Amino acid sequence: MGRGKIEIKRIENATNRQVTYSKRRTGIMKKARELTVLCDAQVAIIMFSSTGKYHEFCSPGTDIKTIFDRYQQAIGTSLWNEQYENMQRTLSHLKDINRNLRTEIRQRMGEDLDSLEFDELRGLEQNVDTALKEVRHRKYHVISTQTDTYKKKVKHSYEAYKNLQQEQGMREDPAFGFVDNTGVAGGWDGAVALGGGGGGGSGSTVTADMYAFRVVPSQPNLHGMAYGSHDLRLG
Amino acid sequence: MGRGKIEIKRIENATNRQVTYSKRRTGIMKKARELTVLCDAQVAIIMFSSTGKYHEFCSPGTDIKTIFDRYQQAIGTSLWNEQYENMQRTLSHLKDINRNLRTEIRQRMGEDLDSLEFDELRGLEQNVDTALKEVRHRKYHVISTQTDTYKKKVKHSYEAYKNLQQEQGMREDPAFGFVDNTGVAGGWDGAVALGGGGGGGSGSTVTADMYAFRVVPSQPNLHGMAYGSHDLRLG
DNA sequence: AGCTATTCATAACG
DNA sequence: TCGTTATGAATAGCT
Repeated sequence: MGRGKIEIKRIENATNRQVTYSKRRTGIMKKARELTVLCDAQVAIIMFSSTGKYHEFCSPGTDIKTIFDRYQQAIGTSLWNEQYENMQRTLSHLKDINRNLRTEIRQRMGEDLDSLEFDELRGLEQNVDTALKEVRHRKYHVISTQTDTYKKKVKHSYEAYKNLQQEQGMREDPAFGFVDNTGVAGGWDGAVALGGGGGGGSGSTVTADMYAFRVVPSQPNLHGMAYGSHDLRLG
Repeated sequence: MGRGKIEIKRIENATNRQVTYSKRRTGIMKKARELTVLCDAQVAIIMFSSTGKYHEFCSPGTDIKTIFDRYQQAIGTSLWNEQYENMQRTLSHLKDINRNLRTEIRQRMGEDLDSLEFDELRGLEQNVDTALKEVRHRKYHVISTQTDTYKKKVKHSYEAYKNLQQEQGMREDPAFGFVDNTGVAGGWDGAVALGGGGGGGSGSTVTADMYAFRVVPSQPNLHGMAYGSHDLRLG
């Protein structure tokens, strides 16, 4: 259809090729549009010229993404499956692990124990028992460290006070804040000794309460772990 | 181009529409093929007829996926970015949660306690202490249930034996397997009573060992939780 | 599916 | 890039 028949083979003249590309591209787009209207069809076309320029056509009332999703559904397999399925697999794997971790935590909290075999139950008991010992050990270590620290602070303060007192020529100044109680002179060790070594379970938090740490966490509690009020549900 | 000009609007006659779709579809495909060859272009076409059938064309030497990847690169944004990024987000969120769950478990096992504030440590101690009580409670419940079961079995067996013995006219048959021990007559309850209520921590598994359950789990241990030998690393 | 009268697309050229 | 036009291609209506 032109001033002469042409052979269907690559047009070597670059300009000519580009011109033909433009004209024929327009023709195809027009045909596609007509097909869409005449036959109530959906068409998506993507074209790249030899110079790298791209053109697209898509039936009105839809878009490329929709048509390609439908296409992938039609051929039964996503073209980007490889990348996607890997992720899907990882995702459900993570979810599985997550569920199991939660179950384990619940069991370590003494819940959901019905599903455990007896030997698992016994193992859990021993494990938790050991853990409790570890936690207590750590707690007493912290207490002891803090105790030492405060002991030293108090000692230093007291000694500074004593020195000042001496420099003032034995003058007493009650407003200074330190009331000389006789127990102190005998040594601070007795007053700040460790609490009884017994269990911390129900009524033996005396030592801890003596210091009553209410430390505000330095970082916002990102992991949401507040022992005693667990809320582990996934959003 | 036919026996008469036609208006470009939906063909109402379904048969006609389908025929026209076929003819024009072929025409477009041919044009696309010619464009590919003549102009050294890359073309991808996807079409859906009003009846839902799909047809595709793709320049030889490439494929739909390649052309679409190139297209997405050309327009600068992946059409499936939203879903992909959503997945990425979910994934890293799950990983975070996972890491925190593992941390919590480790802390419940008495490890990694250094990062805890003192009040968290104390909360953990109380929590684990409570959990231990729950686990022990459950353990003793199981033991008690099993004990009852075995008690009844033994009792029934013994009574059956007694009955047989009587029917045999008081004849003793040692080969039968039951040796009449005097303790039994006095009641089985004493023999299978619960073990001491003490802690199960280190040396108090006597009661459990009496029954030595080595039950093979009815389901393969999907969640991989063997208390005491945790291997929670993610692959 | 074919056929063919007709309309359309476009190659070559200005 | 654009318009013109001779000519080959596509196809609407019919069988």
